[in-house]
Amino acid sequence: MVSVPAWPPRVVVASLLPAVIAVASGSAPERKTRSLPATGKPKGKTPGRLLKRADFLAVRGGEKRRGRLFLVEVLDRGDDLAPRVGYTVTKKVGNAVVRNRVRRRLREAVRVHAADDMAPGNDYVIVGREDVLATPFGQLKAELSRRLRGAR
RNA sequence: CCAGCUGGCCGGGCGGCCGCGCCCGCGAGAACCGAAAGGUUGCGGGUGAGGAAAGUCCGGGCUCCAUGGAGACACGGUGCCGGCUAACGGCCGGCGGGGGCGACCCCAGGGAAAGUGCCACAGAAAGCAAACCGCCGCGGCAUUGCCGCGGCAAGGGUGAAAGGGUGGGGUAAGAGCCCACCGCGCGACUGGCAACAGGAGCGGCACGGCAAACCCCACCGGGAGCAAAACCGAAUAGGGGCGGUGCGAGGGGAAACCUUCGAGGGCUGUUUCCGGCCCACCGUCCGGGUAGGUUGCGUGAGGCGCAUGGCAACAUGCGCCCAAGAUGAAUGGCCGCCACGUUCUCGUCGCAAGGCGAGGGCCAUACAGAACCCGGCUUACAGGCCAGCUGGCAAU
Repeated sequence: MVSVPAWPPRVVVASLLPAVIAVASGSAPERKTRSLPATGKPKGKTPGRLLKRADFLAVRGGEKRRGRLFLVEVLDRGDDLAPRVGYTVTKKVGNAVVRNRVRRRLREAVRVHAADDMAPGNDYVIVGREDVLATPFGQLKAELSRRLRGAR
C-alpha cells in the first residue's frame, strides 16, 4: 500500500451522515423503561456521521474537551437535527491496524452507550489516543459518556 | 532417538448477543436531504482482508499526454550459458568460483594484450623495473673493518600484493642459466546448442590487482499516473451572445406612452480630420470550470481438479467454479467454552537431563488492514503441520 495520499493530512477518521432519521420515530420514551441486556443493545438513536473534510475543519473551531483517552471537539450547528459524530486518529497513534482498532472501539462505545449523551444540533469530533486500546471497554464507555454529556 | 538441510502448507476453532460495508429482492412510480447531479431511510437473503493486504524496488495491463519514419548521440537500467514467461532486475536447469564431513548454501559472475586513472599505511621500490640490509669478485686504505668499481637477487625486512614454487645441478656469488615434479600461458583436437570441460603438443615463464573509478562491448528503455481518466454539475467571481433601459431634437397625447429623424455616450489633447482612455443597470441564453456527485470498479496473463509433454520452470487439453469493492475509508464490540502455549503444585519413573499422569493459575495472541488490477522481488512474523534428504547414536 502506498503512503496514504497525504490527503487529510495524517488524519484518519470515519463518519456517516443520516442526520434526519429518528427524530420523528417516537420510540424514544419507550426505550427508557426497558432494561438493557448485559451485552448492550444500542441505547439511543445512532448519531449521524461526519464525512466531509469541511465539516471536520468547522468543528475544530468549537469547544474542546481534553482527556486522557481522547479529545472531544463540540460545535453547535444551530439546528435541531440529530447529532453527528466523526472520529479522528492521527498517524502518531500507530500503524493502520492500531488506528482502525482505536476508531472501531470508539465507534462501538458511542453506538451501544453514549448516543443518548449527545445533544441535538451538535457536531462532535472524537480524536482518539493510544490509550483507548489499553482501557477496559466499560471504562471507555463511561469516560466517553461523561465527556459527551459535557461534564468538565 | 538426537542434530541438521531443503521444499510445501497453516497462521486459532465452535457458539451467544449487538452492529457495519456491498449486492439482490420487497417496501415503491412512498417519504426525506439537495439548486441540481445525486443520495438517504425499513425488512429479508447473500457476501465481506493477507501471506505478506506491508516496503513501493522491478515488470506489465489500463488511462491520459507527447510522438511522421529510420538512425546516431546523450542519459538510465541490465550483465556466465540455455530454457520458461505477456514481461522482468523473476523463475527453472546447467556452468564457473567460494563455503560445509554431508544434505546443501552463497556469488554485482562480460571485457584489465583499447585507453585513462588509482593501489592508503608500511616499504629502497607498487608496475617499471629497481636494490635498503645483504651476497660475490677486483682495487685501494687498512686489519676482523672501511671506501671505490663491477657482478647478483638466494636470504632478511615492509606489505593485501614485490616479476612462479619445491628439490637438485650449476656458479666467484647467483639467476629457468640447466633438469625433475607442481603451477602458469598458448593450444591442434575431442565432447557439449552454449557457458564450459577434457586435452596431444608447444613455451622457460611473459600477462599483478581494482571495471561497486572512468571506460569499452552487448541488450533493453517516450512521460505521467485511478488524487489516471470520462460524464453530470451548483453557489461566488470572471468570459461571450442577444434583448431592453439609459442620449438629443421634432410631432401626437391629459398622462402612461406612441412615433419620426439623428448620433453610441462621457472624459481628454485648442477645433476638423485623426487618436487615447472609460462605460453602468436589468433580463435571458451559451461555453469553460471549482465544491459536490456518478462512472472507472473487478471475468481476470482468474482459481481448483484431472490428463498429457517436460529433469524442472512451464505449456497444452478437458471439466468445474465466480470469490471484498470501501473512499474521513465496511470486514467490528463484548462474552462463554475448547484447543495450542506458558507456568506452578502433587504423584510416579529415572543417577541426571527429562518423561508420564492429575489439578490449578495466566495469556486468549505473532507480523500486520484491501484502496485500479495482475506477475515478481524484498522485508516483518507468536506458534504449528507435512514430505523428502544429510550426519550421528542405538537396535535389527
